[in-house]
Amino acid sequence: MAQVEQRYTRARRALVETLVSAGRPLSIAEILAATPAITQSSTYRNVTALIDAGAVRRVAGTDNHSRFELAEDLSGHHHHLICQTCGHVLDIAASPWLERALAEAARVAEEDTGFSVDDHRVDLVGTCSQCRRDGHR
Amino acid sequence: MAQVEQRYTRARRALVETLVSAGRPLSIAEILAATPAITQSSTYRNVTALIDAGAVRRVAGTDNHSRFELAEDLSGHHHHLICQTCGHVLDIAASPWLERALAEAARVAEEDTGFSVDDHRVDLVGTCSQCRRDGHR
DNA sequence: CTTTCTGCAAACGATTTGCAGCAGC
DNA sequence: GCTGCTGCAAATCGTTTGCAGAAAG
Repeated sequence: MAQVEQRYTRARRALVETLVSAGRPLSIAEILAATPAITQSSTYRNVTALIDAGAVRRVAGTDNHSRFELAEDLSGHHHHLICQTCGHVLDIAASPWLERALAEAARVAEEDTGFSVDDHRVDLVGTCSQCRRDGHR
Repeated sequence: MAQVEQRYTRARRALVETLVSAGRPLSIAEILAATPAITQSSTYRNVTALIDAGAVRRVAGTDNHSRFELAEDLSGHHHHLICQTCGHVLDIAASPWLERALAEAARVAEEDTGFSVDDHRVDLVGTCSQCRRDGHR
């Protein structure tokens, strides 16, 4: 959390538009490929700035690269489907049934542990059709 | 996946015992603190060896440090409760109700995307009582 | 004995940061 | 014009690896 003293520059506009049109979490490499005019260090600084501003969220995958997506305020609540071979991440819709089960699990966890739970992440992990076709690895 | 040509040395025994007695995912720093006689590089090599052997699993948290826990073959299926302030991770039990909702979500995702789903991760994210007491950050 | 581990220090790769000039407001 | 952003290159930090000696079987 930090300053609201932020400027909505060309680079940041481009970053947000890239995330919007992707509709799935992108790695820094993917963002750079989509915005060739912006350098890597600025991209890192901009995701940080936009995370502080509440517009972007960092998501953890199975590989060592961070990925970034629009905050749920902007994109709506959803879960992820992750390929454990290539690391690609897709958004998937959350069913009300699943959400209810998660809310109940959160209630139980708060009661048992003293945590206050205010979010959840659900990742389905598997292999995308592409990687399955290429033979595992 | 790799060799079974592995020796069950003092260091590996200590690593497994540390994970067993913790009952929750530990970072490399935490493992090192619990096994002062083993160096950092050996610990990294040993978690890798034990992951290859199927005894240990790497888990992604909210911070940049990897954490490690016993494979579910040994510890049973469970989910995680993560403190977004200090990064600590606790194990929590999965309810049958939640598991059923997840299985259904996986079925739908496979149908929609062509992925084959073979695992899932559920993380409840919040703030532990300790961090709440200390005032956020 | 042979093969796999271990410790140490150097190497890596992703991410961060200091600095000087440019751009938003 | 003042303040925040950008590019560049150097620094940082978690993690990996090469090598020579120690330990497992």
